Amino acid sequence: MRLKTSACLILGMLRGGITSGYAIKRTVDRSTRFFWASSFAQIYPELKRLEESGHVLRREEPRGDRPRNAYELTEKGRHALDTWLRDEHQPLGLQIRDEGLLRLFFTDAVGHEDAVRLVGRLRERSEELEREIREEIFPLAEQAAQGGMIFPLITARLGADFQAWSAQWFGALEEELVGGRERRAG
Amino acid sequence: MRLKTSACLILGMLRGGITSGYAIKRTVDRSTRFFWASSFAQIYPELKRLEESGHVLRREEPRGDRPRNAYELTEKGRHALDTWLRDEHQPLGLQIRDEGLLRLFFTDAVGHEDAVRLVGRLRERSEELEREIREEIFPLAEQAAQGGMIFPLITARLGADFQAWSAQWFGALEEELVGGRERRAG
DNA sequence: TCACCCATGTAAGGGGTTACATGATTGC
DNA sequence: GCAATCATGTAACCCCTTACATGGGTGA
Repeated sequence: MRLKTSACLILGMLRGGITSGYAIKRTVDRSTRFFWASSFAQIYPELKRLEESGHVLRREEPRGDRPRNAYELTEKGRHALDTWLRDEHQPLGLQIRDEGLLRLFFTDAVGHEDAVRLVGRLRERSEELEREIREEIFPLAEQAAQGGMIFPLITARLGADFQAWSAQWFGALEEELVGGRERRAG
Repeated sequence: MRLKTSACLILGMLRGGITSGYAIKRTVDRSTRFFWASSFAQIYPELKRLEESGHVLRREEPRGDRPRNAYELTEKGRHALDTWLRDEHQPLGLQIRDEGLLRLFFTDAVGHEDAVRLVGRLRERSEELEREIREEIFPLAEQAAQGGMIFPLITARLGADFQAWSAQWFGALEEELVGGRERRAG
């Protein structure tokens, strides 16, 4: 039975040397969250399940009086991760839900100015996302790259480049919409 | 109380002159599905809820012996759609879950050849998605554009352009990865 | 001492998917 | 006659999010 992707995320993080549920969450927020986010309410129960199924091993490693669970991959867990990473036939599942684009889709129903404003907001959203990726995601990825792990930085670059491209695309559309109006008016 | 986005999708489709649940599903599959998909199990119950809340009006319009519900917006429904489309402060919610990128993120853990193959598959996925958008989404959008509704075509173009951009990006990465290996080997 | 971070978890609910169930109509 | 399309719905389940609940450690 295949592990779900959110479980594979945890295995991958454990393989990278992150040991606690808390640290996994923090790392996800600083790395994969733009294409795969997670939450404590997912991570803690999933770690428990992965322990029961023998994919991870738990040790208690309290810090002072503060209890703490340190997890590591078992052979089975390493194998499951490897299988997931290598499998050539498993679909590369992609889901997008973009309320902004849905609004843009229906934007003929509102006035020209509302349309231009929406496109402006979409451009700003892309600019903001690019900034967030550069500020919040790049530092950790660059650190990893110095240790020879290059793919976190590659995915971060893809995210930032995409948002930059997207911002330009919306910017061009804005100009086109405004220009069209001016031509019609003038 | 705000309507959820999936309800607004239905209102928007009704406004566009699509009247039945079945036709909404078919239209979504040929228009918004790349950034907002839906299913019968969402649409039919939601139409019922929207009828109860007074956003839509249902008439029975059987086709021969085949029963059929035709819906239309009420004033309340039109107003709710308008509010959703215009609201300047409502966030333009964006959710992405991309298993392919997550695998790429962890790809340092597998061999160089596996990494190159994965990037190749990601490029192919983008090429395939671009083709799907051009073949399955453009026709309806172009038809709408001839009737003066330009934004369906604009969003379709954005989707296709993005996939083309993405395919190029992965193509460049592929070459870089292969080139790096060759330089190290030769 | 106070704020912020570390650390682990549960409960309730929302939103969505897949599969199932049924049957008429249309065009080849 | 058969396949594709039109047409409506339900049941079960999965996954995830938000909010709640608790408390220790660390540095200004």
